[in-house]
Amino acid sequence: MTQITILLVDDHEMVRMGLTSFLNMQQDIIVVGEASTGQEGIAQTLALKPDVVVMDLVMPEMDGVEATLTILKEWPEAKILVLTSYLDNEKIYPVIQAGAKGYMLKTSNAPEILNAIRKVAKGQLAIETEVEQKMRHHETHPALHDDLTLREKDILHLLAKGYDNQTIADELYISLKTVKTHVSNILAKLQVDDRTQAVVYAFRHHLVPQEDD
Amino acid sequence: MTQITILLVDDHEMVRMGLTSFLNMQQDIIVVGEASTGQEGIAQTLALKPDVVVMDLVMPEMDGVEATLTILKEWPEAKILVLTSYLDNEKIYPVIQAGAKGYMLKTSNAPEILNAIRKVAKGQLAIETEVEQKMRHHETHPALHDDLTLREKDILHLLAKGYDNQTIADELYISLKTVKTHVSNILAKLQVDDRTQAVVYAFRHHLVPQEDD
DNA sequence: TTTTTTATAAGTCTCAGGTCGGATGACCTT
DNA sequence: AAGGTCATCCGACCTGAGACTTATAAAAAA
Repeated sequence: MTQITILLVDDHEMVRMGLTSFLNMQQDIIVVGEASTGQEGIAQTLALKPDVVVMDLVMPEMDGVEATLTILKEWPEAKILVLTSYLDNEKIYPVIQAGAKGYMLKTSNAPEILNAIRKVAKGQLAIETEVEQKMRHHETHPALHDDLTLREKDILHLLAKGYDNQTIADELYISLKTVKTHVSNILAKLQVDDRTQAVVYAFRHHLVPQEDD
Repeated sequence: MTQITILLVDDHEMVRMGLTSFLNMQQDIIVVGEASTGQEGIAQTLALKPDVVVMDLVMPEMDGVEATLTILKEWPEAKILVLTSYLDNEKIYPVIQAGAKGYMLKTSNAPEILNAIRKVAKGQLAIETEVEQKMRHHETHPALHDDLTLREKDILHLLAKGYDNQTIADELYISLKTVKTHVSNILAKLQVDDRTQAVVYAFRHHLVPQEDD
């Protein structure tokens, strides 16, 4: 019986080590590689061609979303199982639409994760119940920030850097008036009263990285 | 030879499962219990009296800092090894001062973590190099927010909820003028220009939870 | 082709946010 | 007793933020 070969991509050495120990205890699964960044993950995937890539999303340097997109462009047959602790539509949709075969949470228990790996290895989908619910809920109750335009998202990012309107105007080479218009539209769409609340909204919904960039 | 008994406290089932598999592979270590919240962690610690409690910090319901404080109050001999991904002085100092015996990062590698567990079990301290550096750096270069007064921290928390000055005044039963004074002092201490930047500062430095509370 | 959306811009108006200077009582520390 | 910090409060002041309205050109959708 051939084993399912796995590549782990996670920036926490401890998680990789723990998961490796656990997975290698299963007779039908073997971890053949580990990577700690998105870059490495891409390289290792293309080099090792594992049956399943278990991918974390939030990592320094290059995040899992981007890595997933790149891998699937280079090698469309890749079977990627996202394993993360984020239950945000902004994380879920991009990787699912990019073609990830599974999306599990780090709060899932052992049998669930094993089951997911085995399903993905067979080419089936494996989406955590909670994640599915979130997606279903999202169909009927889209998030407030969903209908922000691209430009508005740009400006929200700059708001979340603490920029004032004039600085934003200078940054984007547009007039102060235009910035004000955009900001007003953002506040209306997010149903908040001022830019500070908009920034809080952005942080809470992980629309912006809490680290510097 | 008696084994080192371990209690794991972490809200990620996956992390507990992985660590358990890994630790139980060591002949001198055995995981005798797991908990997924601070509450459970306290109860299990007092019930099992393990040699070492391996504790995550950021968890829903009750966080690891509070759990650590409670455990050490109830059972001062407890040997607690913090294992988290946060490298913030706001996380480090409270638990160290409370009497945690170790502080390791989830990015640490396997031998380091094993070594830390064994050291803590013997009653020694085990602080990750990076964490030590951060603490040393902090002695010479204290953070801007270190000299916020208690009241100013209160107000920063409310700022980070998106409250305007009047709402803060109502919340704290003080006058609008007083709030303005406090906010001005906060801005000066954090060296920022306005409340929005103060909120960004607070989020980036993990002074406030990104989740609702 | 017509309508809607998006990005751009301007004008006006009001108010919350923030600065500055000053003041008080409580509490610590020296 | 004296000096420092802290939390509280006041008034005057100025400016940036945001609401509301209107407008235009391009692009996308109907």
